[in-house]
Amino acid sequence: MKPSIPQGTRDFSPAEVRKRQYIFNTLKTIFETYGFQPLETPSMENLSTLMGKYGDEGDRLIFKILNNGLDNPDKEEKIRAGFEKVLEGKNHTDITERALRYDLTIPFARYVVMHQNELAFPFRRYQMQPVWRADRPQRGRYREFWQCDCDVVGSNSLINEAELLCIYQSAFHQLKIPGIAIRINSRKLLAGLAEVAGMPDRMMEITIALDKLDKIGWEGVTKELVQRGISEQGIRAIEEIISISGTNEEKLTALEQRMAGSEIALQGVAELRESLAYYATLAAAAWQGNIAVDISLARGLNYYTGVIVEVTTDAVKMGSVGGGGRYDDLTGLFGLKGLSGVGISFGIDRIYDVMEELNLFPPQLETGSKVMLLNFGGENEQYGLTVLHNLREQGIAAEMYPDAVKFDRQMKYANKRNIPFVLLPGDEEREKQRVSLKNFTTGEQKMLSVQEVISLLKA
RNA sequence: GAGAUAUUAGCUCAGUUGGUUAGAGCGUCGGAUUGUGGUUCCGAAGGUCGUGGGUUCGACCCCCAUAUAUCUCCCCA
Repeated sequence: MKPSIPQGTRDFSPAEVRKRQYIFNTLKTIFETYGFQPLETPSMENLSTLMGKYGDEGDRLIFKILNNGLDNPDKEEKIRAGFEKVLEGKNHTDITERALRYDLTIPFARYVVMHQNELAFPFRRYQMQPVWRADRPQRGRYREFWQCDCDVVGSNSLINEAELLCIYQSAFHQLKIPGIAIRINSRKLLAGLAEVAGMPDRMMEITIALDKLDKIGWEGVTKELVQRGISEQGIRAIEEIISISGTNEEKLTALEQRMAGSEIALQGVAELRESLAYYATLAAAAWQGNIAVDISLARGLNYYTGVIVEVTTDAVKMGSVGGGGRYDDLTGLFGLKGLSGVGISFGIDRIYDVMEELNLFPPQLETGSKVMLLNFGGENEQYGLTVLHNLREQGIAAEMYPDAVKFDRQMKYANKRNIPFVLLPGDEEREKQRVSLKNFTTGEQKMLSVQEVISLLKA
């Protein structure tokens, strides 16, 4: 049979894994520096934990796992009844009761609720694991992809927002990704916008349309708003507000004036202002780009309630490389009320694609063994193994060709593997208790003692 | 969930308006070179033309279905 892998999934070659780990390690170091702790949750959750948390569209994209034992004759009637429900588009626990993780935030909320008595709040955790979505794959969009989340729960302070902004800046600075733009907004401003437009209950529809502003332009947004039944007067009010420009402070001041009648909008402005002030104190001067207030930023997830952010790069045509926000009552879904959280997510698969396209990975990531010993067979093989053992004891990454085949072949192998040095333990070397070291870059070769080889390779 | 384009050797791609044995470069393998790689030279292997049906005297080419990739809508990281 012809081997294949499921749609939207990928193998990662040794070189790719090294590069991905470079990203993971960079982020991990930053998270730890900011006092976040690692967490891992299972690949599958109970379906009931996930359903209804991501909107109708989200529910449709959850990978469901078929129950085992569906062929059990004793349960045939129950299973047939359950299957009827499935045919009607509903889930039934007799057919499926588990599903693959759809994101890391809901499992995190579930974990916090289950372990609330053991945790010290505010609880700061980071999590880097794969998630699965039954979406149609496209460029930069997979059915299995890794999320990398960093959240704080149990604190209302906007210092958290500022710190997360710092983490974004620090990460993209260290990964050297150019053209980074961070946009920031508040769900409260969007709610205020709906109020000012005279349609406070239509916030979701307004924001979904508004989110497409940089893609389809104001004209397209207008069309969509009309389609969604927003009044002409409302649309004019929205246009007036989103056309506000200037520095962040100029925008915030203007928003304050234009939306003075909306309590919630004023609250949103105040929160943005405070978050940015904390950020200014914490931020490093070297970080590129600034953070721009953008009232048209929406973010899809329906659990955000406060500040929201999104990170993009204009260096490569690609969707966002990160996003996040504050959600006031996430754990409320699982019965723990009054716990506020705020978090960000890194789209590491997209970050990888961007870095690959721009050639941003350090070249030295590729190296494996530093030295390979040729296998001369017989007594020389024994001698080679002894030398190999000595090298490894000194912490030098080394390997010996396992078969005593033609030297030509062994050399070609080392060359292809990009191993920088080759050792030749042959008759003459063994008799003298020495070894010949060949530098593959220069082609230079010298007969040395094992001790000399070790100090040379360690340097 | 809807629409569009593509799929020929391990990889990147030619090709045939439907007509015997389907081509190249790179890679792989063998040899020149069994104590010397990366260069060079010589040679070889490798394809049911994505898969399954249909039309036809005859299909890699036309039609239908299906899988995968890419793009648009939708949604999202």
